[in-house]
Amino acid sequence: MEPKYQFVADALRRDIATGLYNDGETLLTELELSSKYSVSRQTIRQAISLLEDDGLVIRRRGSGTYVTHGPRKHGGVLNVGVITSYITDYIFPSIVRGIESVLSGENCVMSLSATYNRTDRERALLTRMLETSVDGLIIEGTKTALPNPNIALYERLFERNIPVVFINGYYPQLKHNVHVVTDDEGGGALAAKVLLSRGFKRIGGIFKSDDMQGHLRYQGYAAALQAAGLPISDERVLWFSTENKQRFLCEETGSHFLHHLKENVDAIVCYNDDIALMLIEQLSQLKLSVPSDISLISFDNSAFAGICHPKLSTLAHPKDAFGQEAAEKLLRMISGSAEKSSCLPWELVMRE
Amino acid sequence: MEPKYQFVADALRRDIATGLYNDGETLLTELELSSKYSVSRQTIRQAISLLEDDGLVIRRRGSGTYVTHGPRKHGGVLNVGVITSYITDYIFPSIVRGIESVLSGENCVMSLSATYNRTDRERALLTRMLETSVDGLIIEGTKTALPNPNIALYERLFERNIPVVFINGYYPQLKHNVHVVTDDEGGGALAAKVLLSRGFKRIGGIFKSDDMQGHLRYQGYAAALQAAGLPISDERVLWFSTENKQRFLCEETGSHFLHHLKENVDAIVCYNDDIALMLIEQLSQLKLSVPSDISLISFDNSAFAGICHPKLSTLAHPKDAFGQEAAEKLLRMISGSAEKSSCLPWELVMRE
DNA sequence: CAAATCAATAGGTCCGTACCTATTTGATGA
DNA sequence: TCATCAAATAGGTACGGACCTATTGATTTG
Repeated sequence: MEPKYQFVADALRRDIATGLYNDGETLLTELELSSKYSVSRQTIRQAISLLEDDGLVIRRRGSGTYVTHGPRKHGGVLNVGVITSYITDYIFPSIVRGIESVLSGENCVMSLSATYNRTDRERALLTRMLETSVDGLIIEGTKTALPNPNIALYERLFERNIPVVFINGYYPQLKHNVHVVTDDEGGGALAAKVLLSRGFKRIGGIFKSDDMQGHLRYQGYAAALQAAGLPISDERVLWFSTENKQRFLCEETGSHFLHHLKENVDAIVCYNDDIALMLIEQLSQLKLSVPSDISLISFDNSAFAGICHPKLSTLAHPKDAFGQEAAEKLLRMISGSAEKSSCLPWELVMRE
Repeated sequence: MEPKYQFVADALRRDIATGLYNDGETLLTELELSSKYSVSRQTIRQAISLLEDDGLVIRRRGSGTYVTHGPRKHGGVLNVGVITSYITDYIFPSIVRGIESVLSGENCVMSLSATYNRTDRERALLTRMLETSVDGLIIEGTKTALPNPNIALYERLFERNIPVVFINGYYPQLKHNVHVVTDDEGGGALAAKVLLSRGFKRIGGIFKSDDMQGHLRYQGYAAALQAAGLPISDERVLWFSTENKQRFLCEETGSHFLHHLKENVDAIVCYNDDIALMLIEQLSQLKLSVPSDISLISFDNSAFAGICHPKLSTLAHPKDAFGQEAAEKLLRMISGSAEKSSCLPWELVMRE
């Protein structure tokens, strides 16, 4: 059975969340609450302590207990957390730079962390964020295409009215999921159409199975093929995940895919530049060359895409602008604005 | 007057810090403490609650209250905070990559933040770290050559036995200041000696006034000149700070320095590559060219040093290795090892 | 009208008691 | 020897009372 102080705390929490107390209004006094809930004043104090720990209220002796749902709790400095899958790799430095360029101008401190796309690290980081009085979060969802064990932690964030902006991937099952994403479905379709317009008919794809970007890009790819009246063959599609990314091309399924590539496929939509590079590497071992034997198109336009050999044709991720958009949206949400999600378009960069 | 529960909490905190309770030993029971300090059990409980909030102890019903001073509080994941002056600029991405390469292998989550070399942000970040149960910190000191208003916060970290590794700059007034730094004094001397060996006699310098690196580099520079039997002229030395870095060369003192450069100085030791680049820019406006009119040597070997024009001669900062050293040291400290500070040498990179 | 004063109010500290529940431990018995 | 059970132990919840102190607003006073 739930202890009384828990019950009272939850009731108060609910009242605060439903906006019963506007602005910096004061709570009922301890004595009033004591009689309202028919418990002793000590029990009420214990309940309010919980809210205080969560940063929901502050108590002022002689004055009252005030509801705080406003930012800037730490001497006028805003606390913002940023959680992405990686920090120093791939396109993430650019995204972070975009976020930082916005936040550093405001009176903000930013805390940056990486999940490495692991839910256990996501859990540790969310727990840590819940311990602190953070004013807002920018989060890249972890394995958004799989059931997520940390949904309850996200809900606790929302209970505390902490604004969260998701980037790249989000959790559709959440009530609040303001996000800034790229148009992955449209991008998948665009990539396929580019290859179709070059006259290719047998178009394969490599997609990521554990995040929503992979699913959506596949969806767009499949829709574009269907729209062109072409069949979708499972043999032309290869799926990989975070865990087997480094070696899926060498495992049996991947190896089979590679060895029958020439018979099945003329062109491939690659999940991202990283995968495209790995694929080129493997193809060269099979004496297949890009683009003469197989054509590729990929996503992200990472730093390597323009300097590797051959240079990759790729859909360019907005990167800096993407981070800025997310940061600006978060700042507006912290200021109380109700924000809609953004979906940024890809830009086609044709190379070899 | 201090409330009793505060007094008791402080006493217990002291006992824990002095190692009275080894390992995961249990505290005296609440009733025993109650009689020991002659206060009621409720007051003892209030005191222990404070320790619990600080993560110093955990209570287990039916068993006892255990002293926890051990890491891995969050489901086996280590929490490490990294606080540097900048993240995405200059040599910091390299340092961060070095740190990350070590920590990501361990079962760690890392939280990365920037102070922009401002003590108010340092304060906000330290406060936030104190709120969380962080297992260790890597911190670049903020304005280490000036009195620091956040010393008390550092002492609170040490009271909780949270290991801290300082990088680049530290606070000498602190009891604990394990640090990983470059040999700034030796570097200053080396830079001056390189110029001396080229036959220059009138060697100037530009140094940072608000961090210890600037003071030490100046000290080495001055010592090298004295050792060579040369006078140290204040007119050949220019100081700048975080705040006026962007414009100190344009302000009156800097402008005066520049306009009388040719009469006073043959060569200059620059605080870092950034400053060297700014200086070259200003010199070119005065129709002075590097290295034909003035020779420069600087510090850090940042990414720009090798690709700007003219390419800079510079003392190379160990960067990646530096970050790795700091991270490895921190991990050892978290495991209970008593670590000494490290002072890494500079490597001379002669260019134009 | 402004300053000083006072009383009511609200939270903060402290105590003692009572009873609940998880853990530990040692005695008991199969 | 091992499983079981019960008592002792330690923290958890809850109450009521007493008094302290900062805040606030109304009242009095100059």
